[in-house]
Amino acid sequence: MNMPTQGLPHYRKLYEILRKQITDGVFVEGDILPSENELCTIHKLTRPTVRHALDTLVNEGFIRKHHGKGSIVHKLPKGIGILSIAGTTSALGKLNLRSEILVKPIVKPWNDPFMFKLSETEINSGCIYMERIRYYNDKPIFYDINFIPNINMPRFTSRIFENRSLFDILRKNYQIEIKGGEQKIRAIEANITIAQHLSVKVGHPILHLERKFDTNRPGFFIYSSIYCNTKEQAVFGIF
Amino acid sequence: MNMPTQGLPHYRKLYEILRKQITDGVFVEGDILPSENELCTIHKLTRPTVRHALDTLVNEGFIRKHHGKGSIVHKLPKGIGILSIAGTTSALGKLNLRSEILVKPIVKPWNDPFMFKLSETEINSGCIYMERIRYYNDKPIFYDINFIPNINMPRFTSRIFENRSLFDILRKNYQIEIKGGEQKIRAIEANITIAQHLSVKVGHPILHLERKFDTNRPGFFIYSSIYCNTKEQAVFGIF
DNA sequence: ACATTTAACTTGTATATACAAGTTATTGAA
DNA sequence: TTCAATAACTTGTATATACAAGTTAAATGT
Repeated sequence: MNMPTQGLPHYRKLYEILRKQITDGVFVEGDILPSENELCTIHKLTRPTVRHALDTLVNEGFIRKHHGKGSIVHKLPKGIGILSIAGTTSALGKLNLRSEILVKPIVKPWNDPFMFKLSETEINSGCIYMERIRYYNDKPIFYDINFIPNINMPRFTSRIFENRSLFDILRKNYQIEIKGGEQKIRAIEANITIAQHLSVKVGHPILHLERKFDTNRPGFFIYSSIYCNTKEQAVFGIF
Repeated sequence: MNMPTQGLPHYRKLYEILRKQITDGVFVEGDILPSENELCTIHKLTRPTVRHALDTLVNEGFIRKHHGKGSIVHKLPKGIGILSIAGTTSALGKLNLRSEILVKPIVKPWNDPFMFKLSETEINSGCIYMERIRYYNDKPIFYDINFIPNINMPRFTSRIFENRSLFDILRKNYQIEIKGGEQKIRAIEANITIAQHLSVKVGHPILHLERKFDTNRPGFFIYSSIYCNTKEQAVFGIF
C-alpha cells in the first residue's frame, strides 16, 4: 500500500510525507503545518525545495497558504474525487470502491463519431476497448467505457484487470503515467443500457463525463466516457 | 479590457504576456514556446522566475511541458470553462456570455439546511442573496444562486450588477480575491423553477454545481448553487 | 550510405542567498 | 490598562549557480 519513496526527488519525498500525515489525520483541517524554515531544518532541505513540495500540495487541494501566516490544512474531500487525477484526492474513498469488468479489453476500431478529435495515427491503429462498473458502498455508481490507442501495447488484452486499477497497470507494465487531462461534463437521461448497469430507471438524470487523459508519451492519450449515478453521492472536486 | 501589468511581480507579468499570446493565437496548439533560457534573455529574468510563470500556465492548462523538449501549447478549451476559476480559462467564451440579475442582492438568513457547513460567524451575520441567469449565445444556460456572508460588506445590496462580474465587484470594491474552492456536482431533474428559468421541460436533466469559493480573507467564503442546461453546450474543465 | 557516438540543446532538481511584504507577539509609552 | 511602535516571525519574490536527465541534431566512424 505504501508508496516507495526511494529514487524520488527530495521535494517529492517531502510531499509524500506531508500528504500521508494529512490523510492519516496527523494534521487535521485548520492545522498549520510547520513553517517552511522549520521543514528545511527538519528534512535538511533548502527553502525552494520545501516550497516546491508545498506548492504541489496546494495544487492538489491539501493545503492553502496565507502570506505571513503559514500553510493551513484544507478540509479533505468528502465525496468521490473523480474530478482530480488518480492517486491524488481520489484515493481517499478507495476502501469503499470496488470495480468489476463488464467487457474485457478487446481490440476494436474507434467509434465514429468519437467524443474527441483523433489523430491519423490513433485512427489507423485502432483502440483497446473495455467497459467497467465501479461500486461505492456496494452500489453501482460509475459505468465507464475506456478507449486506449492500440499503439505499442503488447499483450494488453490478455492481462488480468480485476481489482487492479487501469492506471496502475499502465504505469507498471507500460511505463505510462497520467499527467493531466481535459473533460466535458453533461447531465443526460439514462438510456436502457445505462439504466441497467447503474440500477436506475430509464430517464433518470445521469452525470456524463467525457475525458481525455494526457500521458508522458507525447501524442498518446487515453479516453474515458463515464456515466455516474449522483442520486446519493455527489462527485467532488477542487479548483 | 487589457489587464494593467504594472505593480505585478515579474513572473506574473511574463505569465500575462504568454497567456495573451496564446489566447490571441500568436501561438497555436502544438507550438513550442521559446525555451526557458530564451525567455530569460528576452525578458531579462532568471530561470526560476521564468519557470514560475510557466508553472502557472501549466496549472491552468495553457501549456504542457515535456522534459528535454520544451513547453507545448495546449488546445484551448472549446466549451464553457466554468470548472476553473474566473479570469482563467473561463474568460475565453466571454464574448458570448451575457448575464441578467433575477433577484437583486438582498440580506437574508442562510438557508437551512445549507449545502456546505457554515461557521458560527457566518450563520450569525446572515448572507447577501442574489439570483442570476447567464445566457450563452442568447440561450439561458446557467441559473445561479449566490450567497455571500454579510460580514463587512457595506452598501453591497445597492450596487449595480448588470453586465459586471460578481467577482470583479468583489475585487474592486472590497479587495476580495478568489483563490480557489471546492465543488460538488450532480445530475438532477429540473423542477418547475429551474425549468422556467432555463426554458426546459420539468424533469429535464440538469447539471447542478454546488460551489464554495476560498478568498484572500481567511474564513470568508462565497457560495454558489449553479444549475446548467448542458443539452447543447457541455461544461469544460482541465485537471 | 548507414549506424553510432558525440555535442548541443531542452527541462528537472537542488542549493545558497537576499530582500519584500503580510501577520503576530512583544515591548514600551501614555 | 490601553494603545502604538517595534521586533520576530511567516510566506512571496527574485537572483545566481550547478548539475542531472531527457531529446535532438550534428559529427564521426565504419
